[in-house]
Amino acid sequence: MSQPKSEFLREAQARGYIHQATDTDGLDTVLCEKAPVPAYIGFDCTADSLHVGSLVPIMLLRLLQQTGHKPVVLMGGGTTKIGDPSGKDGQRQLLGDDEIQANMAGIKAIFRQFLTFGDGPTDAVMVNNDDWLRDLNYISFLRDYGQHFSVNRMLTFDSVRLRLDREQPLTFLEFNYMILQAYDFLELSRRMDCRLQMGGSDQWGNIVNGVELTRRVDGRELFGLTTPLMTTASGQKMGKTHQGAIWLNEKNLSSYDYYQFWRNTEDADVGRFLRLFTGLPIEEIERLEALPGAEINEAKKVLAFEATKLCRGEDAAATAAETARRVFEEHTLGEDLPRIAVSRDRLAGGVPLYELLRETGLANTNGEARRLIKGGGARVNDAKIADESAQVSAADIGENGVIKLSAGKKRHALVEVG
RNA sequence: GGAGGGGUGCCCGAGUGGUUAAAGGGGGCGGACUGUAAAUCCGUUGGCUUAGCCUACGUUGGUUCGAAUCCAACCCCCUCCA
Repeated sequence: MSQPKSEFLREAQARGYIHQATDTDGLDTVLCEKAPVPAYIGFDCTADSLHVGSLVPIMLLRLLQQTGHKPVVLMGGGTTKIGDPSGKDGQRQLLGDDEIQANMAGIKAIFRQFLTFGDGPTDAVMVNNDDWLRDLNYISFLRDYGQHFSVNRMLTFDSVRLRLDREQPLTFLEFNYMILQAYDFLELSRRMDCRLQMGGSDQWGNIVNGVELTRRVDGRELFGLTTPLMTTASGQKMGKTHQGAIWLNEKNLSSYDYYQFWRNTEDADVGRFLRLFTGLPIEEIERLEALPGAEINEAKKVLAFEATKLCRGEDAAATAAETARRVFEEHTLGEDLPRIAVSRDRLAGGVPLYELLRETGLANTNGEARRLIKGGGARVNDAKIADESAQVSAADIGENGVIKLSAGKKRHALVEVG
């Protein structure tokens, strides 16, 4: 692709957001000619939050808005009732309306951090495909659109082919998913002149279907663009860690943990992540990623701060950064550490360490806590405890009024009397 | 409807009457080494009131001193035939 003229494509390309696109030159022309071009990305409502796996598309919508276009967030309220077969071996559990509704509310809160919503020309809007899918009439839908889908062709798409190749079941219900997603694109093109659909690389087939359907039905040229699959430099899928997924919302993952996730980025990923997950200028990123040896840690701090700022706000990012600094550089306490309260009475009688480890979330079960102690990873006020049945009592309260518990070198929690 | 194959711990996958809470790998957690990195090495990885007890190999019953392993019925999945 030659150097794009539109700011959006130029930045997206420079920052590594683009994996594939249908007609880059055509899209470039459209983006230059018409001021705000509406573009959308669809999101499932299968959980009440999104995790970092969805962050690349979200950042792409953000970039779209910053370069003068209009982001459309499509909530898959309707398609979630069916389940996208892409990248899955088995049929998904189907969700009910109430659950989908609740999940949608949680996801909306996340988008408000990254995008500016409103009624202005470049303000983001959120739509729900249940609004137009719910009342579709089966016969008329088949007659109007079914003729444009070739089953022969559908069978060649990865989402379907992989299932069939692996001899995994694929129901007719799921097989219809791509038709409905294609129809979404047509619908958004008609409703709000949406010209571009973006998504993860696994959405390529679904996106292309929408482009083709609209060309056949309305004779209108639409565009598709996918983002690369995110893995770490060492080949791991991004976003999984000890406590599970890296959630974007505060309720599922504290800002401190979110900050730490980015702080612990592999060396080889720092530059790539700075481009994708922060809004810093490219020149600044080039300087940071070139830092030699251990100095790369400075770049990781910038990455962690900026990424946390975008997702959780500047205050949360500053607090998380300060907590991390105190914990790791001064070996003291930070206010962002998870904490629990234990009554003075209970503490007076002595409480088994393993119970406290579990209650603070440093271990999931008492057994796991015991193993942690046995394995030499548990500490009370920075002193290693090797006795599995050790008790913690009021005598362990430090001068700052709390007891510091640690699981390994990186995970800490505070117990306070209350 | 008929014939065959299969359902094992977070995932993959061994195991076909006893020392099997179940090989091996992945993933997770902890330790060593480091730079809060990667790679590597070591340990650990069902639960609990942890020298003991409880729950577990699709479900329910049965045989047996003893079953993930044998039998029966049922549920679900895959392949081929109709």
